[in-house]
Amino acid sequence: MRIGELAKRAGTTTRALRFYESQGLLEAQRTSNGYREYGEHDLRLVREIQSLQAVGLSLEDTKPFVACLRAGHESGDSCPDSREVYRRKLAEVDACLERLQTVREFLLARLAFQDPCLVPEPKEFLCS
Amino acid sequence: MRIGELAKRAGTTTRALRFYESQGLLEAQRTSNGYREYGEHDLRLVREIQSLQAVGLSLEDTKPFVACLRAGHESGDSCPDSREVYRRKLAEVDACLERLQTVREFLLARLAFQDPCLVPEPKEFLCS
DNA sequence: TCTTGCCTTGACGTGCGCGTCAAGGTTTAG
DNA sequence: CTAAACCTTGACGCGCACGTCAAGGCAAGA
Repeated sequence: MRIGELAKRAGTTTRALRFYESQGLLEAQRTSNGYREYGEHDLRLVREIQSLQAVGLSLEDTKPFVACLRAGHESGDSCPDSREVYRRKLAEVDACLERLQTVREFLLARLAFQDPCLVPEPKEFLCS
Repeated sequence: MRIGELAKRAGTTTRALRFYESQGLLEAQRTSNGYREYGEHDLRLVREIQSLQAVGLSLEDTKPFVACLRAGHESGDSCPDSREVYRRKLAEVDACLERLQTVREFLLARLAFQDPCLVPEPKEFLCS
């Protein structure tokens, strides 16, 4: 199938697919006129990328999963590199949860009274 | 004091202060040679902005607080507009906490087994 | 006088995941 | 033959809070 159909079936846009290719996540055969040609396997790859993005992983982070699928594994997260990404993301999420709890309590306290004391530390705020 | 000293005392940069001014958060007197001149009150404003940013509020969101301080109130969050910002942010934080909990459980499940079922909904992911 | 260290405005760069033209080539339907 | 609907590459735009030059003015010490 060509890029338009792949985009439609995956519920995304051709622009996104071309961007994935530019990032080394997707490859395509080319027909004689230069059009990209995809198979069912590529649809599977795109779906994997989408579900990982839904969890908050960056495109960079999805690379090990894609490589794992390309290597012939049935699921993209059965390879060590993929699982390492999961672990790193989990740590990130935990840190973010803790941070947001602090912020939440700060906001509640401020809404209750004017208590200008417990300003939370200006740590990092990367909640993807 | 001039912009360099204000930046140093507030633990920020001159670039940030000029940016605040461009966003309408900060005003400055000008000396005869065109230099910005600040007072202690401005240091107070900058500190307010910083602590609000630490909670994850955007510069836009800090405007009501700054206006509140400028209006003569002792604390920036004693005005209705400020408290509304707090409430909105609290709702955001709550949504984000819920979302991150889902993601966390997804990651834990994936790390435990390969359980390709419960992919979390690709809702919004705005965790500031 | 010259250097040093302030200050000024203006404009472009950053990260991320694309959206949105622009300017063209290809294939198919009418 | 022509229009519609695909496809190609390339380049700029976006949001946000500044960082980082660039090119110059101002003030004070050696």
